[in-house]
Amino acid sequence: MQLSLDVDSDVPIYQQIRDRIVEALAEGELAEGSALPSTRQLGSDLAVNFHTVNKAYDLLRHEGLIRVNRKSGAVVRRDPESGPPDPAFPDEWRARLRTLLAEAVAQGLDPGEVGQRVGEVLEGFGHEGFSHGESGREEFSGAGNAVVKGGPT
Amino acid sequence: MQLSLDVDSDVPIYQQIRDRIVEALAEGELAEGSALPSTRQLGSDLAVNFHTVNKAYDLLRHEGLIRVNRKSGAVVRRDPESGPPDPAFPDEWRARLRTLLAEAVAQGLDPGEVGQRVGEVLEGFGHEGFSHGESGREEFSGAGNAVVKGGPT
DNA sequence: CTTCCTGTTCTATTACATGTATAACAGGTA
DNA sequence: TACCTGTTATACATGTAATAGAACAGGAAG
Repeated sequence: MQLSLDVDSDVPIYQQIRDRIVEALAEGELAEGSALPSTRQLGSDLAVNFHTVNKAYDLLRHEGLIRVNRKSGAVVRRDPESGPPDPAFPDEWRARLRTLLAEAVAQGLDPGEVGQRVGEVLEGFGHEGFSHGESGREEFSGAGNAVVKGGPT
Repeated sequence: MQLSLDVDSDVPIYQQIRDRIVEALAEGELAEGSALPSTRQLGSDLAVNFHTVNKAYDLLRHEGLIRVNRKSGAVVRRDPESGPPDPAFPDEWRARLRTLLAEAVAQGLDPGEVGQRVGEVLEGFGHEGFSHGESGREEFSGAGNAVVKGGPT
């Protein structure tokens, strides 16, 4: 697993961390039950403050994608006790999808080509994604497999 | 044309304005040559400062989607003199698409259903979008057809 | 020419977001 | 006991968002 950050991006660091983990979930790279590194550990690997990582984990928890406790750290799992999935999610998601697709069309990309690109990405997520895990606990990120792009210029 | 804002959103106002206009472009609701309202006019309609609208127009101009001059105000058009389209756009766009799709899959939406939703949105943009305009100048927004959601609580 | 509306630029202020930092506390593990 | 975990609180520096007022330049219309 490669967790890459771009320090020069306008996207906040905690958002990038959250995004990369969500993508790993969709890819099936992080199966249900997989352990995530501790906030301090990941912060150390990425050379960012552990509060920043904590903020990313907070996002994921509020989205119902991970479960966190002191005993076992952060674990990939939809927590049954964190309430039902947000019922407003589909509509909000669709609105964001609409904006993103409009951007591509406005920039001149052919609608057909756009559809094709979507298909390619969905193929990568395929049918092995999330909630089909075997509850095996693979390591998500040990020491030294973090990559940071950009940096001091 | 309905330009709706959500003041309670975490999305900045200038970004919302930019997003709505991009969507109108993709829909073909704003054809090439269409006049956009002046920053002061639109700011007045939306009850926001004209600097905020100006920021949205700045974004659109840097994206090459509109052309602005003192004579005719803001006009929908890819300005030939504002340089070629950003060559990095397709890759950056694909990265954002990947994140957005991953979010849906991680939340449990079926990949097939996701693909279907994408198709629906693209249908709406269809083949009438952008750069097929007749250079006719329709009014984009007159007085009173702006809608603001949310507000003081 | 004068008046009006346009975009553009400059400065300033208030409020919030971001990221880092230090410290302390609670709970499970070795 | 010692260690590592998550959690919370506070503080600080920096940047962004949004508003506001003022001024200037250029085209349009009287």
